[in-house]
Amino acid sequence: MEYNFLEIEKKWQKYWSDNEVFKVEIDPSKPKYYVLDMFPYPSGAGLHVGHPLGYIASDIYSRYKRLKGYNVLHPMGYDAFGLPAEQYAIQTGQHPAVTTEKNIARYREQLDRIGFSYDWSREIRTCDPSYYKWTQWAFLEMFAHWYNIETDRAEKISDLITVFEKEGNLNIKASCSNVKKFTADEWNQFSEKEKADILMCYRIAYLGETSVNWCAALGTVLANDEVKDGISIRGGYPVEQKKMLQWQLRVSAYAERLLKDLDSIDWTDSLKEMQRNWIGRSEGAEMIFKVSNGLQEFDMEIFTTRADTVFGVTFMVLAPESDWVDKLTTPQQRKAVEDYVNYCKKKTERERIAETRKVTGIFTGSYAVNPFTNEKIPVWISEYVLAGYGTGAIMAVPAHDSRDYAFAKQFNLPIVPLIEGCDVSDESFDAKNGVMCNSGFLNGLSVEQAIPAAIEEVEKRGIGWRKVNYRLRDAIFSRQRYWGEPFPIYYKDGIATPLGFEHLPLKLPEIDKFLPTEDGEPPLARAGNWTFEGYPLEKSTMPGFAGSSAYYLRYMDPHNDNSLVSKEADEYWKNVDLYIGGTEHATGHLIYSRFWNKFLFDLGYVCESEPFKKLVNQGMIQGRSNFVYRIKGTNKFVSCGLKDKYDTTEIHVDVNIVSNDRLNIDAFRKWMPEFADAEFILENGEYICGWAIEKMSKSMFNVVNPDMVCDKYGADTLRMYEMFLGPLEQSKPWDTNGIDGVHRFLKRFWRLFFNKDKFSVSYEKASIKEYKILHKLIKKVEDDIENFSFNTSVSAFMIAVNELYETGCNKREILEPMLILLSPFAPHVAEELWSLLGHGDSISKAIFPEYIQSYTVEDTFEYPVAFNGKMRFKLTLKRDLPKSEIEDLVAKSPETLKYLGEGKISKIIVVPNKIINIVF
RNA sequence: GCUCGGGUGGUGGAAUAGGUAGACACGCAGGACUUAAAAUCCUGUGGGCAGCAAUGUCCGUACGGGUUCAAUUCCCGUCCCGAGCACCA
Repeated sequence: MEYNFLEIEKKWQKYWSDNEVFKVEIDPSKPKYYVLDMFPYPSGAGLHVGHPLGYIASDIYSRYKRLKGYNVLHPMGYDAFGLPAEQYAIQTGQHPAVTTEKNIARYREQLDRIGFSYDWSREIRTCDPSYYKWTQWAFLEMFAHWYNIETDRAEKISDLITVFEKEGNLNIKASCSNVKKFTADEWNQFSEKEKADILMCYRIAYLGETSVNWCAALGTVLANDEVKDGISIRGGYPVEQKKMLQWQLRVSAYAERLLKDLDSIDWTDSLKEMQRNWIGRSEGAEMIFKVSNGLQEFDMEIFTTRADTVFGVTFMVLAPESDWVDKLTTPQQRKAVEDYVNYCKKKTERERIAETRKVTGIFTGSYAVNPFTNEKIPVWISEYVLAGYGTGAIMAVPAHDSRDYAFAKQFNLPIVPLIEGCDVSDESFDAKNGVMCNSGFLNGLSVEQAIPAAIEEVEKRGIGWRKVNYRLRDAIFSRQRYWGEPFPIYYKDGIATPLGFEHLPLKLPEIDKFLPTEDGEPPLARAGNWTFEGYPLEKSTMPGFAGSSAYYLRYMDPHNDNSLVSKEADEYWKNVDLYIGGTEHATGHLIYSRFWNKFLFDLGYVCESEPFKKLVNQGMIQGRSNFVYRIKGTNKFVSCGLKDKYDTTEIHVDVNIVSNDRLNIDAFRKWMPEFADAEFILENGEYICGWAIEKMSKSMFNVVNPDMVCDKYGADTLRMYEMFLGPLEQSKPWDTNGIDGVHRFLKRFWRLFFNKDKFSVSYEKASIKEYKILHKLIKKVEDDIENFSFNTSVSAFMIAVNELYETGCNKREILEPMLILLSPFAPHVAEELWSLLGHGDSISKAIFPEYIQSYTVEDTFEYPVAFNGKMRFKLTLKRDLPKSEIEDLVAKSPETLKYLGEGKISKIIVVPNKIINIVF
């Protein structure tokens, strides 16, 4: 019987869907396991073979865990709000909901063909009102809470008001925006508006003025992680800095917890490192410098990590946007300073980055006093100091900071070295080592000792304090776009007021056009009556990450209309055990999700403080492009190996008409009219194409659609081949060349169960040799799956099948467990053979240990052997050899063994993976 | 510039608490079956040298050193490639 994958796959996909085989419910009798994929944004282009890589891996793992007796939650959904659908809507007038719906249908069709074991009854879409109700709800909760630094958690705003009424904010330690101190009396006399403004400074979701990434082409602001090199990631448009009033989430309040809890989760080091960099914790001190513009004296705070270098401070620098600029500019310098500040303002983020090494700046005219040397030092302004970090002002130590050094050289400012023997004539000495000099009481100390000593002294003199700074900023949460969640906020007498829970979801209104209004308001302003009880509703919408921040919780209880997730579901499913997705979300989604989860944890809605216990990053699949070589000025094409003999032009050719780098000439002639009468110069009767690894994209003609692979080889081959391609985490090109090998394996496996055309499986007892083949395979595949080394487990199957061919084995005792083991990888084939073996139900319901127990063999064997020596010794041998053979091997083993001399080996330990430890 | 990864046949890649490097697969070459093709199966396949041959022998995991009886694996230095961060004081 032929291995008819098309028929088999269709049959079992229908069976799974008709019988809801993968539907899961809470089942306290079984251990739970939650496997999650990063849900896709359904783009118009559909899936290419790169997209399912992670999904296949997670599916194999899910199926494997089911075989191991776990109750596996493995859901899928769509991150359906977003810019591309909206941009498309602007161009075509087509409503984003319509295109999104269409794209989702296409995605679903493609996903279904690959045979995933998703519980589709739990599907969610972020653009669905019943889903975004809970996004809006979470926002309202953030609006209704503030961050108490003393208890280190989010608490109710209503409790904060109670404190304000009793004692003002004098004793409150909160993570908040700049807010003045007030007493209870003062609080009680504030107007409603004043109170609202103060509370806004404390809320975790708050409205505040901030410098934002403004993308004029997209007409919206973007978060830091949505911008790279001054260019928007979606669309690639320039981005500029602009001050705007925006909704923000106080992510910064959670910086320390986000950092610390990285230690408790099983993510790759590189990913954790990225998050650590993004959070950017740095320990140091805030210090007060006295500054004077000649008329007035001020205390100016700066942040430094190098308090030890304070004796070398020879000037101060302000960020151009700093509030100090205005206060410290003297009349004589006013014009020059204004010119400089305007010059900085005009620059886009991109220009600033491009000119990183250009040193610019201007003197304010004011001076500060170095608190340790009492020297008068000038205060400058320069764009190399950032307004958003620290206090927006620095003490400059040119001898030991390369940026200060460049600035000092440019403007001829003094450079005072502070470390013995360092040479600062060409460059600064930035390293944190050496012995201090020119530094008063710090002289003779190492840098390591000097830093804390200096901070101690600063605190003693009352001119500063220890301080930890973070690079992580609050997340800007407003987007001036249509296709996103509306804010459940209206403005009553200018006060931002939350909608009551009973009014959720606040649905997106219909509008005529998806563009901003003529006077620059967001598209929602076009809605005829975008008001609540006569008051205007917020016109921006939430960003893409809003809907994806808590979706993993919703899967646990997707149809619950009373809460995001029920207590019962949350306590059973807890958090995601395995999360698979790309690295591109390292500093976006994965930070926001962790923040969101911690917030809900503080409020008691979820029982775990981290959302994703283990995270695996799958690599990207690149395209493998093919080329043909046209001889210039002709319609004649020369095969790759001969192309150097001619003057040719390299032309991309559709990889779908090339096989193993051989061009299908007929298909090529039909591919494009201009090639209809093409002529060819062949090598050995074939046209060989050139190739290159490039990004998979339409314009390179290297996009491979999974549907095509399923048509030609079947989903099981696609699944196994994607795994066989190489390590999961590694990026690698899609190379169709090797796929025949995997397909051949499946056909060989299939034929093990057949004799000629007849299904034929023997009930004979298996031989020792055959047991060894099976158990070697089980051991290997289980270890590999646990380590996400799927490529080597595919190889292990191939080896086992080759070996079974050698023994001519068709014994049920061997083939049945093997089939179960293969089922996570190639579920359709496994189901078909399983049913041919006479099983009534799905192999997906089988529990592996039940089939394997009777065959289990000992893991460790010990063989006493004579040896004397001093070291532990290992020798690679095959597993579970008879004792005599081992001794024999030891006796006549390689040179290295002879070295051991005539001693006594007490025993040799054979551990499962072929290693022998010789102990004595 | 800084921080992580990584350099193994013609190709994708195996093998690291140090122990026969190149599993498995692709490709290639030869063979069987076939009128032929597809499919399938078998054999060979890192390089050099010697041999009719089985085989023997030397060199080989980016490069140069080191530790060790033994190094793809550990240590030091150099060169390349990839990823992330980048005026974060």
